Amino acid sequence: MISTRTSQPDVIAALEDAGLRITGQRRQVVAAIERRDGGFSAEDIAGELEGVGRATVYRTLKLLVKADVLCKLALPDGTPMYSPSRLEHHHHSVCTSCGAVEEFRDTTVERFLRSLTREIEGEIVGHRMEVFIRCLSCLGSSSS
Amino acid sequence: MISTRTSQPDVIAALEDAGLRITGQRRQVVAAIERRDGGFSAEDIAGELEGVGRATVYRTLKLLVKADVLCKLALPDGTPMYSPSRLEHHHHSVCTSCGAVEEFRDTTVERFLRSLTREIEGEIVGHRMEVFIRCLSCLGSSSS
DNA sequence: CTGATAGTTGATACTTACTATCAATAACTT
DNA sequence: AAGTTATTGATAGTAAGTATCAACTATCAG
Ligand SMILES: [Zn+2]
Ligand SMILES: [Zn+2]
Ligand SMILES: [Zn+2]
Ligand SMILES: [Zn+2]
Repeated sequence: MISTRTSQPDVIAALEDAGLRITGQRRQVVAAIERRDGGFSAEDIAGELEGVGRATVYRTLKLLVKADVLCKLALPDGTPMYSPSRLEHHHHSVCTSCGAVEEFRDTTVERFLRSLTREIEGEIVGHRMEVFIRCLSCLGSSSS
Repeated sequence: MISTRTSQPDVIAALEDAGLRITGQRRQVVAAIERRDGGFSAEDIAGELEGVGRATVYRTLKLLVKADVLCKLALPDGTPMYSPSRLEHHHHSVCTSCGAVEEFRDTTVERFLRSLTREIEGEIVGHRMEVFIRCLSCLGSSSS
C-alpha cells in the first residue's frame, strides 16, 4: 500500500539530478546507510567507512537529508540521530532504549497543521514531530 | 483563559520543593530567563551573567527544564533553543528568521497520540512537536 | 581521448553545546 | 555556631559538526 523508495540507483540518480557529482565516497555513504535500518549517528558511518573522510561523511549526510532520502531526528535530549527515509512525508517513533525507528504517516497531524494556519500569525514553513516509545522488545527485556 | 505561571517566587519555590538549594547563582539564572521572552541559547545567559560560571548556567537550565518552567526546543537544523514556559502542556511555533517563540495548546495532537497508542507497538513515553514559521514582522521586513 | 573547468575531498583546526572532575565554597540543619 | 552536604567554577574533555584550502577528480567541450 505504502510505496517504498530509495533503492540505491534511485538515490544516486536523485543526486545526479540535483547537479551533483557521483563520487566513490558518495556511493559508499549511500551504500552504508542503505545497509542500516534503525537509527545511527554520523560517527557510526564515519567509523564504518575508513576510506572516507569525516568531513565528507557529514557533507554527504547533509545532502541526503536535503534530498529526502535520509531523516535527521533527535532523541529527547537533542542528540541527533539519522534514519533512512522510506515513506513520502512521515513522522517517527523512536525507542529511547534501543534506538529502533519506525516511520508512520498520519493525516491527523497534517489536518492539525492546516487548522493551525488560521490560528497562527505568520506563515508555516515546516514542522517536526517525534513520538518517543519503549518498543516491545525493550519492554520485555527490562525487569521493572 | 489560559493561566500563566512562573513568576519568579513560584519558580524558586518549585526548586525548593524539589529539595534543591536556593543559591544566588540559581536566582540569577531564573531572573535572567524571566527577563527574556523569545528564544535564547545557554550561551546568551552565560554571557549575560558574568558572575555565574558556565557550568552552573548549563546545570541550572537543565534543572529548570526538568521543573517545566523552561522549554528546550530545536531549530530545524537541530540547534538547541530555550524558551520560558508559561502554559501547562503545550507545543511551540518558532520563527526561523528571528527566533520568536509562541506557545500553543491544542487537543488535536493529544488526541492523535491517544489514537497512536492503538497503532504503535510499545509504550509511548513522550513526544516532541515544533511548528516552524516566518512571523508577521519577518514576513513584512523581507523584500522577497 | 585529451585538457580544461569546476565540483569534491580530507587533514587540520575551529566552533558550539555541553559534561566530568574535584577542590573550594556556601546553604540548610540542629 | 558548627557540621554536613549540596553546589560552584576552573579546567579539561566529548559530541557533533563546520571552515579552510591545497590537492584531486568527475564531467564536459573539443
Ligand atoms: Zn524518516
Ligand atoms: Zn527498543
Ligand atoms: Zn514552552
Ligand atoms: Zn520572525
